[in-house]
Amino acid sequence: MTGTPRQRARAQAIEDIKRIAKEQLAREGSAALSLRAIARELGIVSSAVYRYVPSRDELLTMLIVDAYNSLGDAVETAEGACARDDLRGRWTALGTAARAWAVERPSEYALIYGSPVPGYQAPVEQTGDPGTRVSFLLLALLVEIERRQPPSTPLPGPLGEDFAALRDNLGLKIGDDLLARGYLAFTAMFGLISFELFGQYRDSFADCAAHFDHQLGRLADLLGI
Amino acid sequence: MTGTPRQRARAQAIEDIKRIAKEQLAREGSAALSLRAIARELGIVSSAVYRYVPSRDELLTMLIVDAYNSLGDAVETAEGACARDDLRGRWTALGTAARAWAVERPSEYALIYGSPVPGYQAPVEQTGDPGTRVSFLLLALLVEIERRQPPSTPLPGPLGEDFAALRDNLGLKIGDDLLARGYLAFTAMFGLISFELFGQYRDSFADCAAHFDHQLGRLADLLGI
DNA sequence: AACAAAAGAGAGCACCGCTCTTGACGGGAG
DNA sequence: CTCCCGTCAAGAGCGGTGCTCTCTTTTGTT
Repeated sequence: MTGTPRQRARAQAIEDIKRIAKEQLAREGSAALSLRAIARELGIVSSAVYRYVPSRDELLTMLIVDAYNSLGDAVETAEGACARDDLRGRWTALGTAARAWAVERPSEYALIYGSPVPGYQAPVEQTGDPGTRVSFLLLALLVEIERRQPPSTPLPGPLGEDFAALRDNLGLKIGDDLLARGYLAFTAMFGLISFELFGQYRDSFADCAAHFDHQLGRLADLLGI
Repeated sequence: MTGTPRQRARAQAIEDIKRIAKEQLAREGSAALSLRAIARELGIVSSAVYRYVPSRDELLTMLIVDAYNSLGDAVETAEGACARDDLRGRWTALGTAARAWAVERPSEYALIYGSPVPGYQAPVEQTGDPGTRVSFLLLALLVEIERRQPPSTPLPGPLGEDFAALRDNLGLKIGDDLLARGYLAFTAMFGLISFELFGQYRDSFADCAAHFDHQLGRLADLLGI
């Protein structure tokens, strides 16, 4: 579409590589991600792949950024479709969309919310922005909650200082207590998803979606919405 | 101590291999765990390691079982030191011990509560028993809570059936509502630990232990203790 | 002391990430 | 229209991996 034929071909090649990489990821897992295997499947010699991807780690970073953006898209779309004043609906939509996305692509979910790929930390300067989209959505929700709830009393001690620093860092008006509840709800939500996907209790529930929805309701209660 | 010298030497060799493997795990991560590197560090040729360890995957399974048992020991000890009727204290001790264990050995924690090591699922028949020690502790706690709280009303619909089946499976008298709250608390607890260790918000809190303790209190409230 | 089991050594296979050099191709400049 | 240079693919090769096989040495036991 855009750029010279050369640039388009190049972009297409990179897309192909990432597509095959994701298939391989889903089949074999992130440690088995192999540039040589990608090259084979692409009908190309392995060294040629390095024309498009600097290294295996860089490819993983690309996939992580893609995953963050894909999750961000899914969650933002679902949350954005809710009435702005339906706070509980927004929370539920956010969680349901995140779980649905994760269930659909467990390998990509593992890439971003599993334990880090060993020996490699995704550079923050690369993942930074896409990596915060979901949490920003929650923070916006918390701001709205704060406006409708009686102001919470600040927490005393070093924990209060931590929350104050966090609030300054974010530049958002969210009380200590609500911020703590939001963090817990957020963490619990991704904990629930991770346990469903990776935990030892995988087959405990016939209807995982219903269970997740149920727990999402409990967390909404915790948030007071 | 026990057995013939041969058996003792053999057990010692296996211990050495596992010790070095854990060090390597802590330094490089699970994907970089290399039998050849272990052999080098042990001053032994790589093929000799296979006298003691069937394969790299089997070694990983051993480490997973060890990690489960180590965590189980730590948590059982801490929880066992509490007065039996101090339910909140038992919950707090359980969580605090689990977090402390995880913070001390993040790589081993990642082994059991991170996303599964790619391309390999630890066989349940091996990990089965040690893998359930912490959850059994929580279940025992839930049974005690159930005895002191008014019986909870069963949940309707398919979710109720799931909980009923779960209750039958466990053979424990725990009401639907409490079981759901227990699952959420358990999941949230490990979610908190995972986020502290692997999450994007690693440096958000100066005093992570205080924050964790605070959230543990919220979860105790959720459990009604 | 003799023997057999256990342990170690070494070579080798197939795979991996990554680098370097060598040709082939093709679009833009003269 | 030709030539040139950037892009691409290919191939060889380095050091690493898990794992297997065979052969030799060690060592506990009888």
